[in-house]
Amino acid sequence: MSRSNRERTEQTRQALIDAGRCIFVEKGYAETATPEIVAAAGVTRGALYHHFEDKKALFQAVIACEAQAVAKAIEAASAPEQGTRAALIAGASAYFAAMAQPGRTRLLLMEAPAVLGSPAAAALDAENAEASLREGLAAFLPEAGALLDPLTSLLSAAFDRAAIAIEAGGDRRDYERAIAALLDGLADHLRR
Amino acid sequence: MSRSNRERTEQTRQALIDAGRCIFVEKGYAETATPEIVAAAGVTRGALYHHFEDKKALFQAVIACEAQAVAKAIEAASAPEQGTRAALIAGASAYFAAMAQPGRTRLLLMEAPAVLGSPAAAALDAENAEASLREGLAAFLPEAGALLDPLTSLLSAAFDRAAIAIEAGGDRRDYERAIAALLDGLADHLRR
DNA sequence: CCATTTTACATACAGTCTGTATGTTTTTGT
DNA sequence: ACAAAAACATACAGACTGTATGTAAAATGG
Repeated sequence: MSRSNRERTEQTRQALIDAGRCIFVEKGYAETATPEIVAAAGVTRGALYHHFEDKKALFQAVIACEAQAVAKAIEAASAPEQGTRAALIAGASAYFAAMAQPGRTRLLLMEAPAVLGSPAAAALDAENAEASLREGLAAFLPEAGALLDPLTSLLSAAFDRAAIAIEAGGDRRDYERAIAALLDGLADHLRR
Repeated sequence: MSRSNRERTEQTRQALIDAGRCIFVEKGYAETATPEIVAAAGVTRGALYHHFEDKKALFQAVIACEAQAVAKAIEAASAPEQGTRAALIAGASAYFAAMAQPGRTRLLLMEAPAVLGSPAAAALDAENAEASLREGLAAFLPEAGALLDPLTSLLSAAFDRAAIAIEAGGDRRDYERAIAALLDGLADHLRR
């Protein structure tokens, strides 16, 4: 049973990312040791340092995977398009559903900003969830003008906090109602 | 020149907290090594492990200091009290001013949630900034009802993101306007 | 299809870090 | 002044990180 180099690399990288994800979620970046990761992945540290520059690079790969998965889940859920408000509410719901994957809030919203820096983590997020939020807001609040960018940023943070609260046991509908109140309030307010 | 034990302990603890704060801000928790901290503090590792259980306990002390400083700054700024809306806006402004202290956003909003866990970091925040936000909101939005808690949480997250954006170079007034729009929108909306 | 190079790892190693155990000095209580 | 305790400093064991080096399998070229 011989594997091509492409296959070997792909499988090893994925095994390291999967194992890394698991242990990073469990113990956090700072307390995670590479020997434990490679043991879980069934390889040696040699393989890790062959495929990734260092521990942080592996973490970055894990985060990139997670962010991509969230983006894909949201994109897949944005089908109907009945109106600008409904689109925003549906997007929020899809975001919460995507972030309900165990460990995802810890990885994307707590560990990543600390390890990669807020700019880098925000950049990953911006390319994904935040971009579609901005589009939705622009359609829903054409009067926003210069406030669009700050509002996008602040609401994105509110979404993130809601996702954390929901994973911590908060009622999802409570937070969806609060988000709706913020959005509807903005619409009421900016229309005058 | 002999110091009392009380003085010795206080000075050493403070030196460790100050040096730790400096290096945690510079390199983040995971990349910070205790030898560097004690060198900056002018003591040995023995002193560190005499006063703190481990590296994380020192970090926790640093965070507690920062959170307390923020709480004190906000409390000191809430003097006038002209109205519920003005009080909220003034609170926001005071929060941004307090968080403008270099490194504070990184420590309180990025490192702490990762190292201490979101619950613990949120608890520290809840006792301080978030509690006064809830009070302000309750007075400003008496119609909020069951939405008060989720809204407090989401708006607190928005404040945090704004503080990060401001330290990253964003215009403070842009974010204050966006916050005001969110608050005024809520008031408009809930009043129907 | 064989020789050579390159890739994908595994092993070995040097330096550093963490936490602990133990030793020493200074303060405190009597 | 003496015993006890506190505040450190020093020494050490184990573990971890990143690198250097070695090896086997796959790609490459003639």
